[in-house]
Amino acid sequence: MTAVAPVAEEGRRRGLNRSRMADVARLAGVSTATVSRALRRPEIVSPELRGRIDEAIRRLAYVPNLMAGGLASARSRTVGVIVPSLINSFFSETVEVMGERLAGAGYQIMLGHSGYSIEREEALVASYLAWSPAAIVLTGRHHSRLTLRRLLEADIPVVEMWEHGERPVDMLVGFSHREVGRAVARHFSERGARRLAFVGAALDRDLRAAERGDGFLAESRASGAQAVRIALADRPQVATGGVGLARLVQEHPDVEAAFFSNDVMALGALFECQRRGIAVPGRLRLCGFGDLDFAGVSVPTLTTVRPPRREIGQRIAEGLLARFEGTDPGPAVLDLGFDLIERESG
Amino acid sequence: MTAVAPVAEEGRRRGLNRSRMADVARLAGVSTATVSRALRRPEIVSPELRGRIDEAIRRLAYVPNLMAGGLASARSRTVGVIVPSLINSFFSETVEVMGERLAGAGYQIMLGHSGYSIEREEALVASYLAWSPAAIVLTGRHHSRLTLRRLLEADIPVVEMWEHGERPVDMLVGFSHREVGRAVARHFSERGARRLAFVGAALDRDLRAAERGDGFLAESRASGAQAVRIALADRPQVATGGVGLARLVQEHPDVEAAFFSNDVMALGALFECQRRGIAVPGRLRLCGFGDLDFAGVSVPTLTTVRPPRREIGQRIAEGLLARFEGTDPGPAVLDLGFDLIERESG
DNA sequence: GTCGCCGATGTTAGCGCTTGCAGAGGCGTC
DNA sequence: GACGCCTCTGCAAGCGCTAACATCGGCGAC
Repeated sequence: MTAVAPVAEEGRRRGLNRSRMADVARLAGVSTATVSRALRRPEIVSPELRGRIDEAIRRLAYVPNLMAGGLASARSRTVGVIVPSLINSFFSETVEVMGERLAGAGYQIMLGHSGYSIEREEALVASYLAWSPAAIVLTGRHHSRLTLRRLLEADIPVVEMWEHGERPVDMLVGFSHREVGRAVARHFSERGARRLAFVGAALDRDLRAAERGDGFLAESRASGAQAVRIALADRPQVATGGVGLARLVQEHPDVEAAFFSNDVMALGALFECQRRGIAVPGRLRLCGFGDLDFAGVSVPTLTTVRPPRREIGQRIAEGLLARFEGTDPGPAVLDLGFDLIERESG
Repeated sequence: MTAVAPVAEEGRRRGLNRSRMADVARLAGVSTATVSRALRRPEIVSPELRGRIDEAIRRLAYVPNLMAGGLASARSRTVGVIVPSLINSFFSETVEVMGERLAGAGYQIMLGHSGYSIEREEALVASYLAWSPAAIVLTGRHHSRLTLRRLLEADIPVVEMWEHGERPVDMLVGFSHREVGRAVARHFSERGARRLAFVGAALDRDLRAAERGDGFLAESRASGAQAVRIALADRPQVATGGVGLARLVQEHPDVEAAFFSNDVMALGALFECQRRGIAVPGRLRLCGFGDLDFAGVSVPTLTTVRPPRREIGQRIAEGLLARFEGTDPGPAVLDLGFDLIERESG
């Protein structure tokens, strides 16, 4: 009985048979400090020892305990990233690119989704901070006071992405949604449309979409055009786009061009037009946002705005890595712009 | 000069002003052990102390250091999840549901994407294990030997999802893709189609799609129908579906019904048919897989197979939580089935 | 030849928690 | 009224690393 206890104890203590840095050190005939250095900054360890250590790591299939390392160094090679939704492929692509770039430098992403709620964002930020992350990346600029306070106190790089403006918490990488709306309004105006509409969904939560709408309406009106706004309460799905179009033609049958808050909505509108025999762009011009996958091949192909999805992720990763390594991270605020892609629909 | 050093030291030691459990303990007038217990198992601490501790935590805005906790307890409240792609909304929804459910119980997801590569999966598993996760969730059943070995050695719950079969590593939650293919073949046969086709993309990597195709072809041929397989090298995007359709009508102009490897591909095919004036389902029946957002509102609406996207996530979370808490986790292998949704396209 | 300096390695003291064990009351039982 | 037992709390020993500091040669400069 007494002989068994230590074994059970041992089992509890460290997984079943996971080796520790001390095991590697013993096998390589060095101290743990040297193993640690060989892992973190190989260049300061002599090639001979490095070789012996690598061999020992391989033989033992050693996997470092990042929690121990993180605790000792008071930071982790983790970046907390919060996007509104994972289902939406806008952000997915940004996250994929960012993740790949960071992973290449040994950093890991902890990804969460806020569901467009700043309360959920607050909870996520709190739980990420509990991991002493190397940085936090948030979508947008709208955060709770407590979130802001915690972020500031954490004293780590904070990136706000997918928007543009002044006085960010720390870094800001994105583009101006207001300008997107303006550009679409100008685009329609230039093509002679004078009765315009913006159709959006869940605009009370998706503030970026709302801002695109605001920019669109402001610019439309400034140029003397007539512009209406249709806001739907549902989530921005394909079906919602169809509903939006139905409301549009019913309430404002004379509208000549409509800016849908994103391509998913616009696709729904496209289908609904087809169903109702509304000629696009003949009778109604349509523009979306996102330049999603299908925009280039739908019938008709969809005029839209292409956001710098991948570039946002890449620039953030680069900026962050520069900060981590103490090199020049470049400007704190980066406006990456966007492209209006003119296709058949308008 | 000398007076400054300790301050800098202090700064390095523990963020700028992040409070520790010891601070909470002092303020509440208890030991850190009691604070720890109040956090982990509140029911074993007296209501009075619990109240004082909660108050102290609130006043100090205390956020526990999970790395310290994880190190001390040799485990973390983290679940590593690996999906092939984030862009694909199939998995996103599963992950969202699973994440919400787990978050409710205090567990966090570390999400990564393998890009359908088992080498990347191997690297991700290794880096997740370095965090002593409470469990690992993988997509599919195809893993490298080393991944398997590490998973087994880690001695934690492992879930393979989105597939079905025998002898899983540990738990398996999903459905049979082969059966999906069979069901679609039967569906087409029942409607009198005798010349069938499966069109897929990147089938060498997306093994689930390949299996749907295999099941489809096997069942078609078993029922005496003629069935061809078109495999495209590109990624499964909307445009790829169009390319697939073009090849299909060129190489096999007499095909009456086609099963596209997923809805995204099928949508591309739908557009291409429209462009070419091919009547759907009149001249060609089309079926997809996934029941994505647009399937119910496209023109024509898309016949497809609905996988239990959300249920997979929910069941995994429940099974895992049961394992964590030592209660009955239910069967290790769960076949959640699927629904064939008949719509206009076929 | 001696000195000092620098690069490579070892020593050691924690990082902030968790948890086994011990101790301290409080209460029911005989 | 003493005893045992149970509940609640404190004590203290780590968890597996990192990094500041100490140490030890070797080598160039004078």
